[in-house]
Amino acid sequence: MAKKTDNPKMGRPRGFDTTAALDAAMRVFWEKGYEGATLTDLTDAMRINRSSMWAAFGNKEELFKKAFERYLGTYQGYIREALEKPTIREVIESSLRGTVDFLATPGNPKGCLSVHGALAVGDEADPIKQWLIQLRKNGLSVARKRFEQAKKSGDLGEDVDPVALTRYVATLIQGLGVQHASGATKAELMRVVDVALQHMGYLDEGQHPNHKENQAR
Amino acid sequence: MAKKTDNPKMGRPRGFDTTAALDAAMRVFWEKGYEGATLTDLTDAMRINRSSMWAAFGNKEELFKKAFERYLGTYQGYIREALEKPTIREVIESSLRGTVDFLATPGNPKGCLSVHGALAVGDEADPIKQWLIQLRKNGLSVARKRFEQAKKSGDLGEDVDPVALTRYVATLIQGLGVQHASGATKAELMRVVDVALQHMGYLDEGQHPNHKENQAR
DNA sequence: AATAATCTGAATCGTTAGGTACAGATGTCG
DNA sequence: CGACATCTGTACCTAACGATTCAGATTATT
Repeated sequence: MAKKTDNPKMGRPRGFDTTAALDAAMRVFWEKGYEGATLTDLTDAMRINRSSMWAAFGNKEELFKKAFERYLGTYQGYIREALEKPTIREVIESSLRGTVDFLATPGNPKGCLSVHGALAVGDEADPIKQWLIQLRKNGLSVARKRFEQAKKSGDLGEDVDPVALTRYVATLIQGLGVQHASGATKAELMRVVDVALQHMGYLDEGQHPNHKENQAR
Repeated sequence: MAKKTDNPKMGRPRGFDTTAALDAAMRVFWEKGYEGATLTDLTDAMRINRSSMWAAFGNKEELFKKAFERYLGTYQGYIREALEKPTIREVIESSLRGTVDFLATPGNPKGCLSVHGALAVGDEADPIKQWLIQLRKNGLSVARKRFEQAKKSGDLGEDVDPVALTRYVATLIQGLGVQHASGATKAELMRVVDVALQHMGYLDEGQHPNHKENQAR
């Protein structure tokens, strides 16, 4: 039976801050991945009892999803901001440099939760892996719209494939996360971004590097 | 006591092919990652008994390391070959296209074992994670030597930073692995490589895109 | 103050993990 | 042939996993 009351104000109120607890869980998942993070790891970090976690968040899977949503809200705002920049050149530069700033923020775990959360996992964690894949696809889709709009508005040259360019930038961003997790410093990551941006100098001119008589700078 | 004999030919010979078993283990680790791969998963795939595995390979950690070495020998030859190409342009094109071919080979698990094996893991698998990080660093170091040599020989322009360029290519390669694991098709991956190579057209000219009067093609 | 609802902490569940022990099977070599 | 080293399969060990129960503490409403 265990029927729920209509009045949620009744009874003993929660003794901990749910968002603070979610933040703590998020960091553990970020460091150890979904299946590497033990319930004990999580509750220790959240400074919460096992059953309190259970009552507040459901189970490990639900906890991860909620922590991930908080991660998106807290840490991935720079991507949304980057996509709103007026020119595609600024969109790319802002998202790449933003990624490096984000990754190298002192105190942040290595890499990004979207990739590190569940890249290759056992059967039990497969639903979470699939869920993350879908979210990454959605993110790519949002970015692609911005690039396609730039193509229509003439911000991107005639011979530029906006879909491929979107995925190229996404590939770089995800690669930066792996590099970071492999021990690259902020300066080294930023040098990678410099190289990528130098290569894309043609965006400033609205011309393609393979065009004849393309003058850069 | 259990002293070992001097003659390894004595006693009952092994009833299975060790390299075939290693191949099977490699694939399981590749699909599920180090901590996602269960001993039962492994021995089932290897068609071997638990104690046979134990006797032949030591423990899970040793099995992974041996499987990974086999992986390097079997699947990462294209990187070595790419680094031997005469020009740096060919080195880059060959390693990027080789990566796509490798990733999209039918029957291969998603991504690459070096990254997918243990990116973010729990405490117990941390030694393997560190081991893989070190191997990735070593690989980067080998590639860097090739790029620095190209700089000295004049194959790379004066204003190109060979160290940064090396890491840029590595970032792309690892990003391609993540993209593949996120569901990108071979064609989509190859389009990303096309974009990257178009950006690097300056390599054919020995000039930098930010140079004045740089004429591409 | 009495009541009802909720939270908290410890104890416990069944399952599975990696790792072993041991008896019997199977082959090699003197 | 016969002794012996090594492999194979079953059964089992301990520890840790995620998940759950339940008595008691705590607090808002009545």
